[in-house]
Amino acid sequence: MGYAHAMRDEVDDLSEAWAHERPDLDLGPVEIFSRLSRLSRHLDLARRDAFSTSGIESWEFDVLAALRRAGDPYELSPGRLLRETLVTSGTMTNRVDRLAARGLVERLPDPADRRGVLVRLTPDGKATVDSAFEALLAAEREFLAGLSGDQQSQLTDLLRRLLVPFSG
Amino acid sequence: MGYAHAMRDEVDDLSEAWAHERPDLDLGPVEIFSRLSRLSRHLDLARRDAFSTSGIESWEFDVLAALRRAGDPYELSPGRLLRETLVTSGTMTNRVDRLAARGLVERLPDPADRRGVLVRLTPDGKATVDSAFEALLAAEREFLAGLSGDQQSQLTDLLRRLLVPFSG
DNA sequence: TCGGTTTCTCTTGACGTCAAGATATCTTGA
DNA sequence: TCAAGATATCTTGACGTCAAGAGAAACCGA
Repeated sequence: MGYAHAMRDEVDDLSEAWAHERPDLDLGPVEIFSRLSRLSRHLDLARRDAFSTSGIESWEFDVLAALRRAGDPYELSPGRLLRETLVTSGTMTNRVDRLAARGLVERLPDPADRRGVLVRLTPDGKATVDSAFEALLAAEREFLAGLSGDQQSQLTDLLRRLLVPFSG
Repeated sequence: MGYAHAMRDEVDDLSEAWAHERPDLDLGPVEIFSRLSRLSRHLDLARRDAFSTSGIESWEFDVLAALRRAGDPYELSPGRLLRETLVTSGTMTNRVDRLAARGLVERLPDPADRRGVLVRLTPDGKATVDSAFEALLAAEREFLAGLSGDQQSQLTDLLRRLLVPFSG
């Protein structure tokens, strides 16, 4: 356990370079947020990899997963979907078009609102997203190999503290 | 101190929904990586805000900061810049074009390699990136308001452990 | 010294996203 | 009942990125 003192990553180099150029600044935030950004990028690549085995792309998973989480009958409005996935309406129209063309979702008229549409997971879409989610979890578990169970809990707690102000 | 038990964020909802639909899966990784992704998105927005005060965009800062960190005379090759910022060569050509048009960098022939070019920060570019970096640090410090100094150190250490496998 | 390979930068074409706007429908209050 | 505003979805045009490849120059082993 430990060896923290011996570990060095790319951000240590970056931070050291900044410290040399701007010794007047406190670089504490950089140590955290540069790592967070870079991890997020690496994570995106790992996700892409994991999903390619299941034959889908990351954006497809984002939409399918939102529908899957909604539970039976696995349907949400485009508006709800774009709020869940943080994209604009034009993007969501395009995504649903392509997912429908692949047979992973279908568009239904909303019986309660004639302006509205419901996007529903097909059986094929459900099988696809379930298999992709399992592949994702496996890939993410590898990502976490360097952390003990305790450390994983600590990290979860610390990240939640940062995220809470944005939730609500 | 504490109150961790009382905190709840958007990922707790997401995770709960998954747990309801897939009680057979261990969702530990989701608790960490969904938060990491979302924090990264919020961070991007905060960066954009911070930079808009200095009159630049995030992608401009990324390039200018790499040059600034290089130290006097603040010049790097396009190839080095694209490796630092993780974009493709076509993208870097476009970025340097636009930064040069704004007078923040200039292109010089590389005296040591006639294929090559050096991108150098202008005095204007240096002043711009310095002011933007200070604004960024201020914004990031606010982001960290919910964490004690000890917690910030813990988080830095845990993130470094995750990042080390990708460095080197 | 010469030929093949590597390295460096820029160009091109396709694609996904966004912002703004159009259209259709619903809701609300007078 | 009706008009005004809100809401839901789709359409359009512009833009930045990427992947692939072209062209020029450098490197290196024979």
